[in-house]
Amino acid sequence: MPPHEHPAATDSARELIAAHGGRVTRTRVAVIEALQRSAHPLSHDEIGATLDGAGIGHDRVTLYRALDWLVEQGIAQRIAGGERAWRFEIRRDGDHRHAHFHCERCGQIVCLEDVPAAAPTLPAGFAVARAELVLHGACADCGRAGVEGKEG
Amino acid sequence: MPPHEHPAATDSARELIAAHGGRVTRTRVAVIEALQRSAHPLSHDEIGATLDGAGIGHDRVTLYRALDWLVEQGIAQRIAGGERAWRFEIRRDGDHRHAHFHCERCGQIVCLEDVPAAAPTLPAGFAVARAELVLHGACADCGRAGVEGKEG
DNA sequence: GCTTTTGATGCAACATTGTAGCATTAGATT
DNA sequence: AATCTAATGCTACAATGTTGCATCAAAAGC
Ligand SMILES: [Mn+2]
Ligand SMILES: [Mn+2]
Ligand SMILES: [Zn+2]
Ligand SMILES: [Zn+2]
Repeated sequence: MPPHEHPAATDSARELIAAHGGRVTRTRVAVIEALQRSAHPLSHDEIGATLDGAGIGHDRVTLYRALDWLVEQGIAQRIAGGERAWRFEIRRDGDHRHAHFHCERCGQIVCLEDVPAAAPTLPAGFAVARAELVLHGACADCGRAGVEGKEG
Repeated sequence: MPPHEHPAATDSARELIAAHGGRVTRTRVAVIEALQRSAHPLSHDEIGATLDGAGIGHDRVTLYRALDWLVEQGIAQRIAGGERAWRFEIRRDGDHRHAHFHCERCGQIVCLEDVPAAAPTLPAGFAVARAELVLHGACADCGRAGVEGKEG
């Protein structure tokens, strides 16, 4: 590691990757850091923009594959629900699966950390691997702005 | 209506369309009937195949627009959750929103009529329009077939 | 440090799912 | 039958994601 470089986040990302037996590449490190910094799940496109901003050259396909790998390894998880594109978020430590809110006005996806996405009892024979709970509507910001008329 | 034609389902579809102020077209009638006959939500593609099977010429765009209209009118509803494509199902009478099960083996979406998709209490300011609950895993058929090894 | 190995990348080409614009058709109404 | 216009069918395009393959570079071996 070169001297005078801010180490904290980068190191945890690097260690995370190595611990899963993967090669530590600029793209993977930057993707993990982007997800870690974000309070809400990010789309492929948003992550790509972050990489561009950080001056990290990348290819659409590479990014897709980096994200696939992170999900395979359980480092990140994929969220459907919003529009047509997947969103990704980092998996925190004492992770319980939580619900998400999709705002139909601003398009944001908000993590509802306190709302568990629990699987109910199902008919015999069904094996549930995970539950996804997505609420659609207007988020707090958008609701405030536009109860009457659209856009304040 | 021509004589000797089986009227029941067709008529209810025609009436449903007319009651919503739309024009009764072959495509709309056939789409509604396909949805009514199906026990599970159908993708655009599956509906298209049904129309082809019924000898009803159609265009991809027309089908998309027919489905959009049905959803706008509240005659059908759209379901995300599974793979990348929307699925559609008819809205039955005493309709409560129910959860769905997505089988990751066979790709099927199963309606869990008895499992409500209820919206929990949210932080102040959030206005929920609808809740989507999707369980992912292995369905009863697939679970039975392949607990050990893949594919029986 | 240099070489080797192979996981990861970058590029091109393609697939799937869904939209927009616009001329034409045909369902409803008169 | 004539009229009005909602709905259709094309074409062209956008957004999102995948496959194959040659090349590169991260990690391991020496
Ligand atoms: Mn989340
Ligand atoms: Mn259903
Ligand atoms: Zn919002
Ligand atoms: Zn199944």
